[in-house]
Amino acid sequence: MLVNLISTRYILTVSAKDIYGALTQLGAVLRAEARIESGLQPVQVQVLNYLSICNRYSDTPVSVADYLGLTKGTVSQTLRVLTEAGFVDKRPDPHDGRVVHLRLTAKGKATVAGSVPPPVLRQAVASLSESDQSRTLESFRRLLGALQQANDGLSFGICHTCQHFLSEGRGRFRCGLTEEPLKAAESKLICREHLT
Amino acid sequence: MLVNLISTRYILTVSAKDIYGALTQLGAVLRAEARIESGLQPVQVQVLNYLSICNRYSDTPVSVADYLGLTKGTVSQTLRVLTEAGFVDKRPDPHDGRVVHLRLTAKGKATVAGSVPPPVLRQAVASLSESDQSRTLESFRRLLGALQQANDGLSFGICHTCQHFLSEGRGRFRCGLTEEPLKAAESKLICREHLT
DNA sequence: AAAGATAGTAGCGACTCGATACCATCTATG
DNA sequence: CATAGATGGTATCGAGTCGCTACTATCTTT
Repeated sequence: MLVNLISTRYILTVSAKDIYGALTQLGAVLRAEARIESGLQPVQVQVLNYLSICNRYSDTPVSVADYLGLTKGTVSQTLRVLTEAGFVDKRPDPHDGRVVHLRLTAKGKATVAGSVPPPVLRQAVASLSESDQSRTLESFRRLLGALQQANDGLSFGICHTCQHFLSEGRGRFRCGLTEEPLKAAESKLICREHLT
Repeated sequence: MLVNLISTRYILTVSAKDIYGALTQLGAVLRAEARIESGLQPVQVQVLNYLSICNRYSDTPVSVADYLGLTKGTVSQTLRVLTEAGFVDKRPDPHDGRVVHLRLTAKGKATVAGSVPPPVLRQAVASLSESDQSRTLESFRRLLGALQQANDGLSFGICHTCQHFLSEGRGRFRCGLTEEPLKAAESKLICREHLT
């Protein structure tokens, strides 16, 4: 492949720039695609996607802001638009008066199912070999992990890979942080409190 | 790692969505970082970065638009802002009256050198092992290639990996498409006419 | 009970972005 | 060699993003 044509020394010198370039292009294509596919703004699509993969501790405006690297003010506006357009609804937290929980409406769920990730990405991923697929995902996760560590951000990992995750046998799970029991389906979602 | 904890079947089912999520987060972190680092808009940084890695056949507004997946109208505005702020200047093409060539000013070059790719990415990349670095880059390129093919976009590959690239010995190179001679330094830049 | 942290919103200004419309120049086709 | 179409670029408009500052409400700590 391309990389083999260039000397190892050259690779080392430019790889951060190369990776940045590749990411820029990847992001650009996906952003444009998401917009066309759904008729929504890229950020709006990302918010809907996040709400489809986060657990009940992470379905709040601040979590969205942390996940997407935006300020809560910005996210608040985007959520207003999405709420008014009927993709999302809000309900107050019963235990904490400051907190609002976000939920996808039927319309929101349908949009996520139909256009996120953009079909062109599904197609591109499908065209890779099985081993390339998992290698790619692993590369992405590893880079993301390094980036989050350097940036001391939250990891938003999958619940059942968390330090707080407790398996109590017979298909019963519990979160050691909140002490609450967890359903099996919940344990596959991402959590803002995730501890690696 | 994470992927090994999950059954192969599960991976196959969700990988496109997982990859989309990872890309979303990666993009978000880098966008935010680029903004902070340079004081510019993320897109503006991407434009400056592109102009620092493209060859003389690709330093035009349409090329920028194609690379970033934006319309030429949008790019035209962004370029106006960057030009007024002194990061870029424009000069007409001597052979084609429609075409404008873009160049980074000294100020533009300094900005690119100082903040792109964002230091946090350089750091993250550096924290990976050598083999992880090239594996990551290869994964990105492969996915990008699949994406571009599915989207029939331009590849923007590196000049000396192009079908049109001709080596005439004694360090002399030529582009078979334009018939023009190429300097060694030029052959390391990306080109909008790149043919894989 | 007071001070501070946290969750969320409101308004402002700069900028992005696609869409449409438009002009200038180059290139094919007859 | 004229003219139709393709291509490169700009201008204008409206919806939306986005950080910023300022603000309220609620929870937590001390």
